[in-house]
Amino acid sequence: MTTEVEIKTASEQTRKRLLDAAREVFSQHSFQGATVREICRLADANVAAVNYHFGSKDGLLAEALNFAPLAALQNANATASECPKIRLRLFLRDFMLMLLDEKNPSSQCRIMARELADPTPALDKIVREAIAPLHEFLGKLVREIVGEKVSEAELRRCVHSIVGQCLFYRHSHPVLQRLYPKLRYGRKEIEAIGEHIAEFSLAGIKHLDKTS
Amino acid sequence: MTTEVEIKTASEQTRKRLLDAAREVFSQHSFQGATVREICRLADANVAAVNYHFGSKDGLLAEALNFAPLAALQNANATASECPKIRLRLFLRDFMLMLLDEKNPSSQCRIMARELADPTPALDKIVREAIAPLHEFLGKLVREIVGEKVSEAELRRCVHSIVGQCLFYRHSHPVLQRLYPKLRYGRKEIEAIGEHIAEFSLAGIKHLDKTS
DNA sequence: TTTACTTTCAAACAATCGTTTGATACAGTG
DNA sequence: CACTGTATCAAACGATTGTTTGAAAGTAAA
Repeated sequence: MTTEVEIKTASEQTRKRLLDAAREVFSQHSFQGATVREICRLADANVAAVNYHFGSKDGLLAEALNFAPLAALQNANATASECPKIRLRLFLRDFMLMLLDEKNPSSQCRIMARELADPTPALDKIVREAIAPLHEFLGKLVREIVGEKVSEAELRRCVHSIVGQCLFYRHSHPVLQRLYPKLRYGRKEIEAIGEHIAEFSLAGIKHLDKTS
Repeated sequence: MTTEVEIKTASEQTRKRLLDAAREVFSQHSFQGATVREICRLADANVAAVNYHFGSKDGLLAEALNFAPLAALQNANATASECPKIRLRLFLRDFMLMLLDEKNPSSQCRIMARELADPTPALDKIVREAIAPLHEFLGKLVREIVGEKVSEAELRRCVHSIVGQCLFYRHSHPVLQRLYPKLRYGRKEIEAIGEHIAEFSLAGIKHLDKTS
């Protein structure tokens, strides 16, 4: 391993700066609201750099997406030796930290949450590579908890209930800040939210046994 | 009551056509994605009509918002004589019908759901006149179910869990359609979703008794 | 240094946006 | 009829958008 990886060419540095800036801007504005000029200003690059390196604004967004952290989270959780209930608890804590922690540079989830509401050409890639695996992962986890007797449709609705609760906090952040002006998301608050969603959902999942 | 109300002047008809078109377009595109020209084309009006009648694109959106149906839903529910659990069930059914039924012309909720993700100058009005009352309404309802022993913070998180589940289906509709291409929202499916959210949430709420 | 290639840059491009303008048609009143 | 204020219209405005251009600067091997 030489220093190739660390000392990048000027071109590679520009690419990286553009990607970082794109993640920042795309996570704060809608796709139509984010402008190439703002991204380039933030990246200290020329306006033409986006089209030179990524072909178009669409291409930049597509390359800015990085689902590795989310996949790593699922992978680590699936291979853990805990019982499914605890694994759900742990996953929801980590997932909410990823979604809400402002220190965490993973603005990926913020972009994804935004795409959920305002589809762009990148949504197909997002669904295929991130959301579908996430739903599948949660489906398996819930299935482990609930057993085989509940229908596939009910299982899906449980997954939707869990994901819906998680996304709400990221999605409705501007609203929650207006409802509760003092609101701040520190690590403790986020963990409390994750814990609440886990408890709330486990109760909802367990309830399926009695009704079906 | 004369025919004044029914036979409107040409100006009033134009206003109405613009408002209807605006609701249609704003519910399908983000504020930045929706164009005044498309709204006017749909309303069979001149491009200048928007600024003549409503001052600006912002003003048109503000006037296009109508929270009466949502308020009526809450009002009817609050004055019903059923027990709180059943009232929650009924409200969630009606709320989901309002959110998802494509026959229902109440695109208001779709606009609101969109504003949650992509704030515009109209968001303050929406939060003040629609979302805050909704959260307060649900807060009271959940409080009736759960009693006085749970903290205000826990109660809020329950409301968030409920609202999050509901909005997920409206919000993530483009994603769900990609995940399940056969997906269609008929009246029966919507009612099943509302029923699920009610059961899931009631179990989550009840669970608070045991942990606190 | 010369050569060949890559990357940056200021400037301009065509398209589209929300908004404004001034003329025109129309309504109701005297 | 003339007069007055309202409503509509085609056209244009200025600003901003994503993208392109062609020259200049930088880089690396011969």
